[in-house]
Amino acid sequence: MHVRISFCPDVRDEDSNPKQTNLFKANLTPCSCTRSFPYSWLGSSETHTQLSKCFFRRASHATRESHAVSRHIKNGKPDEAREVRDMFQFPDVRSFTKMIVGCVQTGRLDDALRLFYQMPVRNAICWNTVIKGCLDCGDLMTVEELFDEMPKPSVVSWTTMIDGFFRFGHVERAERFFKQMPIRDLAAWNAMLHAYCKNARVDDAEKFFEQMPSRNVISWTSMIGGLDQNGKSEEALIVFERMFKSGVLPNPSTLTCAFSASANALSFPLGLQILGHVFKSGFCLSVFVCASLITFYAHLYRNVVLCTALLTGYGSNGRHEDGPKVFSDMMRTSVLPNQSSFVSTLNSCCSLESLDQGKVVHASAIKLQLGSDVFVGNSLVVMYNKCGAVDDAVVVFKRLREKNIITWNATICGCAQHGRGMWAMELFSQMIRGLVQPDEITLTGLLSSCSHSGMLQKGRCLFRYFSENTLIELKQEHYACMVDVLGRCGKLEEAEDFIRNMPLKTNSIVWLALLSSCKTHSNLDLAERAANYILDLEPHCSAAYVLLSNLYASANRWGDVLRLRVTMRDKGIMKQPGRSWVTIKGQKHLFHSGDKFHPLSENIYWKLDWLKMKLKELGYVPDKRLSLHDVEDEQKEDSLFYHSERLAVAFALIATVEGSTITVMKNLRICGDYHSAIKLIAKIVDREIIVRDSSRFHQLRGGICSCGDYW
DNA sequence: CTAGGGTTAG
Repeated sequence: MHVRISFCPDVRDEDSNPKQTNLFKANLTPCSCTRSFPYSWLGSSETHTQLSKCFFRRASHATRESHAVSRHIKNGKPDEAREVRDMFQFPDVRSFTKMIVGCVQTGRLDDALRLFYQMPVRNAICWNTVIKGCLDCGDLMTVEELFDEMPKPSVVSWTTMIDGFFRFGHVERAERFFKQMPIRDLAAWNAMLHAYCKNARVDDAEKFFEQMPSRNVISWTSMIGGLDQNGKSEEALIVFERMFKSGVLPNPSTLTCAFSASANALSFPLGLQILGHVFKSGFCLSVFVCASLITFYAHLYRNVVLCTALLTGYGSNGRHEDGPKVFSDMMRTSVLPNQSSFVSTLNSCCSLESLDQGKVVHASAIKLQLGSDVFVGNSLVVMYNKCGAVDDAVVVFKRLREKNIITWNATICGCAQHGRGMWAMELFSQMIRGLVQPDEITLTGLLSSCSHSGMLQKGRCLFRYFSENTLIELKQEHYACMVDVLGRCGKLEEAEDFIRNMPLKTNSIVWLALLSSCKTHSNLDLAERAANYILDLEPHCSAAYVLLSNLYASANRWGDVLRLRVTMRDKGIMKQPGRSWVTIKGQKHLFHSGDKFHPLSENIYWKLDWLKMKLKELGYVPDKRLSLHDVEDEQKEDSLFYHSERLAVAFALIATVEGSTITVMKNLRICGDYHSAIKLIAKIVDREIIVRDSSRFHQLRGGICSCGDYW
């Protein structure tokens, strides 16, 4: 199909740079494919769509129509290609040029060139665009051909060529081009100047700089940056001062270079002067300026405050792996960490779940006599708890002379997570004796201790005590914890009554606690009721679907399982895939069910087979009921056997010293069958295995688990 | 907002 192109060479808008108007007019060059050409100039419709996207990325503001089409593309409308094609029935030089830029920016030089050659008419701008494009894609050959073909290269074309030659290291050719240019504007001079600097020809750059007929802020910035980058930072600073005297004001780029130069020249006073300019000019928001300012301080003013700021900054930006690095750097260079540095570093270790690194930091704290500081101590307690070392957390707690409510809460919550219910109760009575006022977090920790340790009476007493005798306002979480206490002990009816009688408006957390207990005690009727409440309040609660579906599965009601799965799929609710991980020497090793991507995969599966054999010898029979998949028995057993946590345990066994404790983390709740298996595994390999699942820690040793099979 | 010249450190 052919369309008629109504082509109107639009030269009016090209007057923005009046100097060049004539050149543009002279360069309008009708080409052979003149006024009619097939749709195929854009290739397949797929290419077409991609091109259009490039186009709109650059020019979504071009017209009202383009906005509309752009919206359609964003919304993934199926007929986007057609609409865009309609848009382009009458493309002009600008549209073509924009599309060429789009192609080049996404690295598709072929498409860019095809568009260029299929243009009905070309002006200087599109010639220059395509030349620049070839350069950006590294095709110098084509660049030279294009330049020779171009009817009348503009000063921009010449400058682009010069920049290109320099990029390929052809300094002499660039110099020749510069001399041959019919007109040389300031940008051309600047291009040469910058290129000399980039090619380590800083002496030539300096000579060239002195010869320049005029200089603007770009010239000065190039010179300052060039000197600094070539090891002449002192000279750079002199040039910076000269720039001021000549009345040229710095902009963010200049300041960035100047900061860098002051840092490299170790010139503190000058850096501060520049800082003054930054504040005066309001450029402090530029990321480049900020980055170079940080470098400046880091070079000259390396102290504990700065390093701690860095530690905190890494932590709050999720770059936890950098925390311990900065910390050890500080220790090595005798920038002694203070209380805040320790808190930040330990928080990072905590997020990394890296017990090894946490212990190193703890040792440093003791060395610097900060081991009994209350803030450092709190961070240590939290870190040890999170990394699965509750005993160490308690040791730290005991050694702290000064304790605050956070210390108590962190320790109690740690005990809860590790199923040390009695310890939590002991801590609470110490608190009361010591006249420490418990808060709402304390109560959460205590109730959760009761539920994880099966302490029904204690839980009831605590709840009553707190609702009658304290000023703490009971919240949903507390009610949910109490439901958990009752539910886990099998008091499901009592739990339901408790929910119905609670004075607050019930939310889904409370019902979810009950539903979870229904799963433990296989009470399908109540589970369905609870699930209905949850899904009324929160129709997209994936936890409710998964729990209910697991309940149906263990009751062999596969029809209901399927029905739930279909509903989930229709509502777009995703079940979180199970994953487990092991952190060794700060390195996190992640496993998904049955995956074979780990470098040690072969050894891991070998170890699994070995474990399987040993388990059989001990008379272990996999509990198929607990598998969630509707598959044949043998397969069921297999998929159970390759659950992510098994891979993680097998890996940890291979990757650590024999006899040492291994710690495995999992995002979901541990499955019952795995739990029985791992108790035996701990016995077989004679090691302590700690598993953290989504609700608590399990400490497995010699065939038994700290949870007492109750979780 | 159709094209060329400058910007941290790693």
